[in-house]
Amino acid sequence: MLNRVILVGRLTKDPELRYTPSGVAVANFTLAVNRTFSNQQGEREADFINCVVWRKPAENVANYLKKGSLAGVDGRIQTRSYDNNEGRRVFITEVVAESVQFLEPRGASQGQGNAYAGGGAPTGGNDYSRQNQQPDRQSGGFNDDPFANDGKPIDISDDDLPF
Amino acid sequence: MLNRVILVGRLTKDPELRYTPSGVAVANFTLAVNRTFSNQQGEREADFINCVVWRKPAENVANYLKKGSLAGVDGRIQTRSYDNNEGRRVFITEVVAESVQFLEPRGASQGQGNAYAGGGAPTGGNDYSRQNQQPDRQSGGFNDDPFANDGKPIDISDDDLPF
Amino acid sequence: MLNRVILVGRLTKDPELRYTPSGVAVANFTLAVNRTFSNQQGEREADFINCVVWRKPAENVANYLKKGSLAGVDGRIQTRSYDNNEGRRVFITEVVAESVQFLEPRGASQGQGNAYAGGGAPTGGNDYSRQNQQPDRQSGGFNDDPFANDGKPIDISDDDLPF
Amino acid sequence: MLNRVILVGRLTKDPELRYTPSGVAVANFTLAVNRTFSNQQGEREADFINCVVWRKPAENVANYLKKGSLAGVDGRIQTRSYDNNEGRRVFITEVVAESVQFLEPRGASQGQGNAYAGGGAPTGGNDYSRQNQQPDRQSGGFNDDPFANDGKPIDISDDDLPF
DNA sequence: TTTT
DNA sequence: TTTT
Repeated sequence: MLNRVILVGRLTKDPELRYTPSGVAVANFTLAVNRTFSNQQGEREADFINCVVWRKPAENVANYLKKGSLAGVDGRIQTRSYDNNEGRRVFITEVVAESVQFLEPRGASQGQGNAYAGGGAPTGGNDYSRQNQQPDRQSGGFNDDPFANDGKPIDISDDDLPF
Repeated sequence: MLNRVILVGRLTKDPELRYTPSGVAVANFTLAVNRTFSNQQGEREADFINCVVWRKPAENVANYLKKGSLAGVDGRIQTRSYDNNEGRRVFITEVVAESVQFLEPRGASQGQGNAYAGGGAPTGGNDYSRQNQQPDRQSGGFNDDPFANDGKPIDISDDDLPF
Repeated sequence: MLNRVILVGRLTKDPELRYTPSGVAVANFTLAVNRTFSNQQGEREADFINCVVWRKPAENVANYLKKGSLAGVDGRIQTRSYDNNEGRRVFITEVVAESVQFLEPRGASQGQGNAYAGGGAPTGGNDYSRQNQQPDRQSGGFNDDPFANDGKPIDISDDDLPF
Repeated sequence: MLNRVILVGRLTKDPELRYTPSGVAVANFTLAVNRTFSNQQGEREADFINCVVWRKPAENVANYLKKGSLAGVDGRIQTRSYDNNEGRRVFITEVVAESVQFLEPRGASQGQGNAYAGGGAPTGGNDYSRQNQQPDRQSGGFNDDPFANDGKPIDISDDDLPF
């Protein structure tokens, strides 16, 4: 059973980094991928694709990507469901990134490299001087959004980990 | 901006074939793609991925695939939203299949071939004797499901067509 | 830097399984992937794509696939070069399979499952009764072919291993 | 039969643009795709992958990409063979790009956009002011290389066109 | 024959 | 050197 997704697009917002109760890092972000064709009004639309990444690359994503960053994702489609606070079953389709590539060019602030789901920080002698950290990322407030983050460890059991 | 998805899995149900008011064929189906790893309970889960295919290959899909068929999809992820009957905005993430490959083996009932979004029936001398048509496919009844089909032409304007 | 290949096709011959001097399994096979379009003579041609797979999945490939088997490959393109016995530099472009999927259907002899480059035998309760082993696979004789196998451990240093 | 390749890498040289006798544009280029893992010497190697693109996107590639440009390719693997001038059969494995994406960032000289094999120039209001044309690209001289270009229309029959 |  |  093959399940492979490759995306190149731009982050719609800063990534959200959270930790499971047992301390595993998870980052969520959305990629805007411009379509290569125009609709009947002659406009180029975009797809907004939710992505998740786990562990070390989650932290790299949080450190090196921000709103507007160009990034590549190699991963797979995951579907899951949960019951929302109205007792309604919500179905989610998202991309689990196995690796994330930083495509901001040489001159840009981000540096360039790879976040690999297999673990380990980006290699290759790049100087990731962490100038892009977003220290303050809680979204706060009441929220129906399954991607929302209230600053506390999220209620994801390690059973949800895909490995 | 790259956006590419490749899937191999099995149809969870017979595909649903419909036509836009202007006569363009659309088929919807869901692929169950078994994961290649086990969860913490040692079970192999699956992802259930909604797919859409347009025009001639939609008709091929309806004719040659059915519940349980093994199929390959080459396409892209599409996101869209609509307001449901409670006035709530619903976000959809699905795969638009550009080509669908029929992977049922030689001995199986389906035949084997390719449905290409570019148009044209499967080629290659296969004898598609259409023994697998599902003539009666309306799901009927009240339904919140955006993929549901009441037998009438669906309310998709040609503006929704991605070409 | 993204590098991803997905193929579904049929083995042109039985796979060749060999071992490095330090005992790491490697299998080579060629996939015939029929094109989905016809040439100007109206014929459907095929691409013949050389694939390599390492370690446990190499052994799975050798055990469960044979000439004509339908298989899926998820991997990456690798290029390398070597000097042949005439002192000429030869450039090779091949696919390193990270996972190989066995697509022979339920009724077929092979069973069905996944060979994962990450290691581990196919899971999922399939009964791989190994009726398809090819115990005797040496190709023998003088040979210019880098994929040839004379039955002895091949002269691949572990330095060639991509991990 | 699935055959899909996605690459992101840098051009090793300026692309070579040629025309078939009947006037169809073809561009050849090589992408250096850095590997995401290190070898046993701790070095990051690269794969050098030959790509071909036809018609209008071939001209876009020639106009907007040059040595060092970051580009994405979505295409398929093609194998072919020809007899070289020593009467020896040479086998080629290369990537036929169906679309090429220009990933040089906003600030860079290239502009950004998409070259689509389906035809048509990059859309989206980008100002491609063509400041990057390479007017003088013949490689000249005697050459065994099937990618070489002597400035004359190349001897590719339209029969080689994959459509 | 290789790119940053 | 090619598979169904």
